[in-house]
Amino acid sequence: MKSEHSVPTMKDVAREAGVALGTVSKVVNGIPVGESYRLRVEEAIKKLNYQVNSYAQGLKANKTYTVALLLPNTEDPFFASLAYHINLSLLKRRYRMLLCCTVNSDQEQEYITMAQQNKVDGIIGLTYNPNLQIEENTPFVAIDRSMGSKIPCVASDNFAGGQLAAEKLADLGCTNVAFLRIGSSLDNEPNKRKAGFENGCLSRGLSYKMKILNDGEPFEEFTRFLSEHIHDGRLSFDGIFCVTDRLAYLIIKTLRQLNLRVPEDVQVIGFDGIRVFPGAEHVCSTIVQPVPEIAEMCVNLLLQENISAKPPLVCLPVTYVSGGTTREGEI
Amino acid sequence: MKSEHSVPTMKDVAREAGVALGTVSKVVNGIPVGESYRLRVEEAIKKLNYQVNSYAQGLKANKTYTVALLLPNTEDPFFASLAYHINLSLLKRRYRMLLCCTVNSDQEQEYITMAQQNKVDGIIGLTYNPNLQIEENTPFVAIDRSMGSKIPCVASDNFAGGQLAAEKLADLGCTNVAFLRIGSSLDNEPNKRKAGFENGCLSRGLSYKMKILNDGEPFEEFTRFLSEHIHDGRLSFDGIFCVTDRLAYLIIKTLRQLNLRVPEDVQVIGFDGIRVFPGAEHVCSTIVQPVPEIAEMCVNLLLQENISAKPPLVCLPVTYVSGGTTREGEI
DNA sequence: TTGTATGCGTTATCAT
DNA sequence: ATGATAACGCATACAA
Repeated sequence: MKSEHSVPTMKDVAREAGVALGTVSKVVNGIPVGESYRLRVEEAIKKLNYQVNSYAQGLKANKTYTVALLLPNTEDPFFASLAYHINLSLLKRRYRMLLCCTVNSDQEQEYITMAQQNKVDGIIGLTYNPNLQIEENTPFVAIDRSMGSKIPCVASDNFAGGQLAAEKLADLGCTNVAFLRIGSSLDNEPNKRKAGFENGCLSRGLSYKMKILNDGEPFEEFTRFLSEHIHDGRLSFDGIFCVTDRLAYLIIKTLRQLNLRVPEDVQVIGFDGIRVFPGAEHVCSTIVQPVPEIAEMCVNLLLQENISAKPPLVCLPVTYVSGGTTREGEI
Repeated sequence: MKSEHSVPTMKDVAREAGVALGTVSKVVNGIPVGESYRLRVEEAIKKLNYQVNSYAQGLKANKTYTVALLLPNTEDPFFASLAYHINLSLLKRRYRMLLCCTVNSDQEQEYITMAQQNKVDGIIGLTYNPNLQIEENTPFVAIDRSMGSKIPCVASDNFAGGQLAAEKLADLGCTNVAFLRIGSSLDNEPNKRKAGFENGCLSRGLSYKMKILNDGEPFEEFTRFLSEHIHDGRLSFDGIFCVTDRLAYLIIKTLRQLNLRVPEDVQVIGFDGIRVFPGAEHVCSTIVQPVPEIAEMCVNLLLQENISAKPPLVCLPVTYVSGGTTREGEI
């Protein structure tokens, strides 16, 4: 009755093979048993189409080979790419990934609780909620945001990226540039892009202006800012660094609406390295985040046993890629 | 010793509250117990910061509130959107989502096995491997591909979408159109776009040509096809329907390289409804797939108890949206 | 209404 | 080397 309708268990296999339960367990886990026993068990496994129940395994071993990934969503191309590469990195180590999209930041805490309930082996989180309670017993790796010295944070070298953007604009002949930023005013790693850019401008003698908007402020503020810097149809900036490709994308559209040509009149550099489709070119000239490396680093740090070797902050090198909104090779 | 370093269990809560194990279980599961007992248990739960172990729960109940989603990747914007909305739909029902990116189609089977091992409550799969073995005991819902009458398939109304594309092109003044397709030659739902388009062309008296490439054939074939249809700098098509937005995106670039203006010289319609960033406009005029509705339908069908009520194929209505590669309002 | 005991599928520690 | 048995954390049927 039972073994007909429910999935086969080790007990069923043992009965089928005429051996003891422990023997089956050993075969399944690759522990040496007598040749003839092994064959009989393997045959029974195949015959019954037996699969180990990893929940029972997890219950016993207190290890689940599952990691939770917390992200705001997967529709933003950067998050989507991150999710994909973290999935790959986990897969390489035979870990499963629980994806948790945090529609609002209340859910972040809820998900962390959920993840702990589910007894995941660890959590990788790109979160915005400033006061998350992370249990000591659940390994956590943060992306783009430092959450205390006990929790490693992995990010791009955002400062160097900002600096690189300034240097590239200088190399490309700009003299008068602008930095545009919108987004969370949280003290996270990406906010170092601004400081890096300023630093780069100073060291290369670029004069620069900044326009910083907080989350929720209307985009029109940027339009106004740009309009105010147009005199006789000419923009007083010849280069713009936008804090993300997304912003760059919107700014480029706005510039064109203002009858300014990109990159002829003004060159634009973004940050992230977004492509519309995998394999397509970038949406703009940009500072590319090393997503596969970030993913690999997160997984490595998370699964690393030696807790004392966990660094508080890891910054990975970024690269510059031309994407048609700068004038490479034209000078 | 034990209760110090490991996470608290029901037993710990029971001891702390001075009640029996069963009582704690009842409180946790909302089964009525005496008021004073409940309070004591709740207090102990809070004090110890107790969380139920859902693996143990699952082991007992044979239910895990976890669903696996099989997708090729999350970098493709359509897949990314699907993953996000399925995650939301599952979350509404308090289900967790295991994301499984199938880098190559061998892994699809591996993942299905893994999912079954992990005792997920069901699988939602957008797969390409033509001979997948789906266990009878694991509920499965397929996206975009029929996998037999026992497995429900959810898709957009691809036929209607193709038809709609033809009708729109006709409405927009086209008389001579082309259909371009590349991708899996598998017998899946999206391949009905072609038939729908032909049908639409016929009913609206459009003359049309087709260029169909199989997976792996070089994109240059399209370039050649288009070049061959240019005479005196003019393309002999005034409208093109591409089987996906991705293809449309590439084709539009090619057309511009061939000194053809889009949409002035030739109008282009894609399929899927991709945006570069959430909230941004579409990358081209397109037939939009109702991703949130597809997600919701998949989850509904998967978690529906009444197995006899599961339809073999559900097609959801698509809509047309202008995205700047057609000439709305110009005629 | 509350407590006790058993079993879920697996692993590991024992004797054999 | 193999087989019996306890234990993982929880739910529940049953006894009190």
